[in-house]
Amino acid sequence: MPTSTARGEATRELLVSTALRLFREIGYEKTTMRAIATAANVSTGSAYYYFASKDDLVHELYRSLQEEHRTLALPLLREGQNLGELLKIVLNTGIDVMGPYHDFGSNFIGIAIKPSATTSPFGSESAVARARAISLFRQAVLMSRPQPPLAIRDDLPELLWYAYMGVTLFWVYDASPGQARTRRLIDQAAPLISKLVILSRLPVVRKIVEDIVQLIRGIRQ
Amino acid sequence: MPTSTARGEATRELLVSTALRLFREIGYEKTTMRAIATAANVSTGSAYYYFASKDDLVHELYRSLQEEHRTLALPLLREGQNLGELLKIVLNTGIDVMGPYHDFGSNFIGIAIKPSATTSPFGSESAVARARAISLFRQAVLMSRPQPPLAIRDDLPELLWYAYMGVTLFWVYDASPGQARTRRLIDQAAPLISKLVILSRLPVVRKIVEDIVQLIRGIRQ
DNA sequence: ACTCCTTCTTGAACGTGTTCAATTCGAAGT
DNA sequence: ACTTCGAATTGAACACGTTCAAGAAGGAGT
Repeated sequence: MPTSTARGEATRELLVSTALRLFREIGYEKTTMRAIATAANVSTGSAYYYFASKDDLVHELYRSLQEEHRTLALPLLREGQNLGELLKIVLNTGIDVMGPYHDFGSNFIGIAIKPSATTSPFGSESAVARARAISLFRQAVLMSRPQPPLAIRDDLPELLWYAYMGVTLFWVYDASPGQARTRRLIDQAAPLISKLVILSRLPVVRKIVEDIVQLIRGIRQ
Repeated sequence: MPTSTARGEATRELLVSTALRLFREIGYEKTTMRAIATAANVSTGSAYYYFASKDDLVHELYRSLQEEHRTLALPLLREGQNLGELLKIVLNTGIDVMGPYHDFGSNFIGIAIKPSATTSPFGSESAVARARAISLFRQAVLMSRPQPPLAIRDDLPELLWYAYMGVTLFWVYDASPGQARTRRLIDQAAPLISKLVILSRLPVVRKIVEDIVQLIRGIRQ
């Protein structure tokens, strides 16, 4: 399964790039394992030598998208912006990156969400990838001015990531041209979330926010 | 496709009950279409005469679970309880009903969430089923004392249903014995949600709540 | 009884994801 | 040059979801 030769590594990378291209060009279903193997000039058996399943190849797509998201978003984050603006940037770049795969969307989320696969965003096996994704939101939180209240600062990135998952879900279902409705959702929700964060300072609100934070920490095990 | 004879109706129902039993007893993957057909003493072709796909049969499971949820929850809702208590009942009965299918869970949600299928809880095609599910939460809202603020009363049921979807997602991933963690989540989250609803009356909070309600209404198209 | 006509049923066939025993490749050791 | 051995490759084979042309069942009209 792991590549230990240069030749193996080359074949592996060729398979990944071929698969991702076909996913983009002809969609998930038409991109059969045989089609990927043929397009990469290898046998289907070879594809399975490197990837345990077709889902595993989709997993490669996720990893690729996540890296692209990072490299696109990070340079746009400037210290001193308020949280709403920063959030907008991170969410919008996320949608930008996923754009070419929208038709793919249905399968996208269906595969991602299976608790079985390593692909699952919530599963324990993808903890590393999830942490990396959350760190993007941590960066946004750290750069934001004014700084979010200390009481929630540590947990906020994870919460924002959950919001991002929600936006992604919305995007998958968004059939409007160019997924314009998702863009509108982001533009409206980002400042709202920012305001909610500020609101959490209020004495009356603070108590319940602490309860919520406590609940979330408990949930994490 | 639709059954118009008594004979057809009998075959259809036999297939549904056989499929649901097999799903429960041997899980999703082992329950092949051939296995269902054989167990029901019909040919595979016959199964496809009544159900467009295996997913379609899973859809029958959802419908069955939803009805069971209703008949289990409604008699337990008593007027005058506070929203937290009522919410606990609805959420817990929901988990009760799904219990026997937890191993099934992975596929459960993966299939449900595909925007393609009529099964999808968010898709337009299952609007009727969704409305019926939401009406259970509407019932809880109507019976609760004190009554939630007028400003959000109409939209609250839908919001609570979203929360329920979140709990379900958590449940699917919950590997603790008897899904005990999900029960704990419900017991803690229900009163919190109830408190949040009360909080929405506060003058400072009210404004942002109105924005949120506005946003949600906009999202609904 | 016979003819229609719709409903329902069948089983073979197709394409798919996946597995696996067998084979080839290529570098390291001699 | 030859051998060895793990890495890499192959293509046939399997089970599954799904399709479909063909036919059987069963009732309504005559």
